[in-house]
Amino acid sequence: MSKAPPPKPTDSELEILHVLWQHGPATVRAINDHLSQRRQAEVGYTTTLKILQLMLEKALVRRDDADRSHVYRAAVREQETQGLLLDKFVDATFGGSAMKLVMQALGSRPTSADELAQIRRLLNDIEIQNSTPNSDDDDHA
Amino acid sequence: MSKAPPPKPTDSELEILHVLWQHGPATVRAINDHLSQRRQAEVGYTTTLKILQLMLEKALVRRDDADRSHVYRAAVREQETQGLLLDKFVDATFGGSAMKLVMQALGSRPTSADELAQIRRLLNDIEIQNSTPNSDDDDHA
DNA sequence: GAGCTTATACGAAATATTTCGTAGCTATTC
DNA sequence: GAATAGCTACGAAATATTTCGTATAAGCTC
Repeated sequence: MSKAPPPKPTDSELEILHVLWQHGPATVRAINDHLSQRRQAEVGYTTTLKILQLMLEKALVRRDDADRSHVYRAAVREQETQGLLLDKFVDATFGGSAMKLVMQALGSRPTSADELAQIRRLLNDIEIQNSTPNSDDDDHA
Repeated sequence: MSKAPPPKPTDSELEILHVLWQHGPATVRAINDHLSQRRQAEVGYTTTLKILQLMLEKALVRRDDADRSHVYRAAVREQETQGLLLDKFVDATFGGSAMKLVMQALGSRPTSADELAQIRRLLNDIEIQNSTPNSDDDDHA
């Protein structure tokens, strides 16, 4: 066990991660431009820089400082991070019941037939996996 | 048009709301006891009191101060509050896609056959509602 | 009614997060 | 090589949240 899991990103950090996940490695300048677009207002350049520096300490990003303009890239995977945040959120908001959350998410918002079908497929997959005793499956979570 | 929606509760506030939703109206003392149990550590009495006072200002709770020990009760509904928080969370974490969230919630955690069945029932209900033009439905949110 | 217990109110310290100003370095341009 | 433009580092103000200490009042017991 050599890896300490990176901590839960804050809201701002998450926003930056979204940019990195979506567009790949980028300079502070580029990231800052994206952020300024996402929000309606201009974001201070040094603000973005500072957050990236903090994220570097937390090991949420890595950077290549070979060139004068450092290039940052996400050091955590999108799915894993979302899963981590989801866990916390389910605990805090739905008392740990992921079911409740799913019901709420599906029940209280419009969901297209297409999306419903997609979920059905997922349910089928899960049930198949559940019923299969477990062959030597190579694709661990 | 007369009601300004109560603001998003903070984590601590949400924890208190859970207690109130679960146990109904209660005194500060009782709420504090529940909180101390939920967490592993003792929570300062005045800490709980203070948060409740702030929640009162935000209209997240109401209180009956007829007796010396004031009795607090939730002023926001569990489902509505969870829905509100869910919206914010979906935006921040899944870029607004509730589908992604559901897939993640179902895909990356063990889900029992029973729960899966429950979701299927929900899907059926939703599809029926989608196809039904819309009768006079009496159960408004 | 003095003393103890239990309340509430309130200010403010402690902590976490976000934001930005300023200093200083490096490359480029003339 | 001086001026300029763009970059990083860093301290610290601004904001939000959590926590608690202290003052003070109300009720209870003897």
